[in-house]
Amino acid sequence: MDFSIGELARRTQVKVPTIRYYEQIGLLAPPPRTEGQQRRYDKTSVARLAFIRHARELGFNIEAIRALLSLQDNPDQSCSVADRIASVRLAEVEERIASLSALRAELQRMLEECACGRVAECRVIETLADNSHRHGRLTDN
Amino acid sequence: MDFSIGELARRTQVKVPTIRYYEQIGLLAPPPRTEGQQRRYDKTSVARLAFIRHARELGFNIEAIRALLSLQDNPDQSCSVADRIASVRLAEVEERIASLSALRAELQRMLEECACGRVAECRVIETLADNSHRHGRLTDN
DNA sequence: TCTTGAACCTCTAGTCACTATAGGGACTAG
DNA sequence: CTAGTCCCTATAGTGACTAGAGGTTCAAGA
Repeated sequence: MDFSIGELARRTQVKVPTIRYYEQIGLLAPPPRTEGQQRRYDKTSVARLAFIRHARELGFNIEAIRALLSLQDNPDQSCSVADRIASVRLAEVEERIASLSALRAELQRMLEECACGRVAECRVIETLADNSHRHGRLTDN
Repeated sequence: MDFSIGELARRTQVKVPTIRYYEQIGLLAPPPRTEGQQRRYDKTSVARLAFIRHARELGFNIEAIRALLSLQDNPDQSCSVADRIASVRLAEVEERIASLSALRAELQRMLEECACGRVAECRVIETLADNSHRHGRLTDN
């Protein structure tokens, strides 16, 4: 009926230290313990952790997940908050794709133009040294 | 002829603490100092820092930049090393775009299907709770 | 019942590439 | 000479984990 942290890890594909970390930062409630202080989980823990994992895979940060979890715990609220969180994330992803596409184009150009001789004529190095380019800074996922 | 760290920052759009950080980790050589221990830079510093900045904007990590800088400093070598570094980066970027495109699709689906009523029927929350999905983990840039 | 060995525990520190803060010293324009 | 801006070092914090040390508990087999 109840099982260890290792078994929870196996069932959710979340690593053991990560589970403990989620508990520490309050994403997961502290579970009951055995007499020897080992954590014991049940099926509801599996569901909650799977929810968190899926949200992380979609790139939601911990604060967003905290908000989504509290919505899940209070199902009578309007879901416009969830909608907004997801929309913000979608916008981030789209921006990120756009900026990475620009990077890809520049990297491809660098590589195509490089005759691959001495570094002295290398387009890769030359392109980097040419300061007429402007991108944004690469930050998050 | 030579100028302060603040002026270097202005000319390269790299923040002052970041310049000091680059010096600390050995990307930039320690420059000469005034009697009062303030750093003085010249035009070659601008070029080198612009190179680094451009490489960072393309998402090369510090170790890759270290390698690219050493190639720039030894222009007689074959540029196949530079080529490989850039190719690896291109592959990373392409993988990243692919994975973000999948995320975008799922986020869009979640949002389209959400009628935006109570959380109880919210597709966003429901989708996250549904553990039949599998993505990779979002890690780097 | 005892023993072995895997799995568990806590705590601390490390990752990456910065960014922020504290507490001071140097430089420059008026 | 003074005001104000810039600069210095050193340390700690960011996000979301991951790794390691050093010790304890549990489950299965003998």
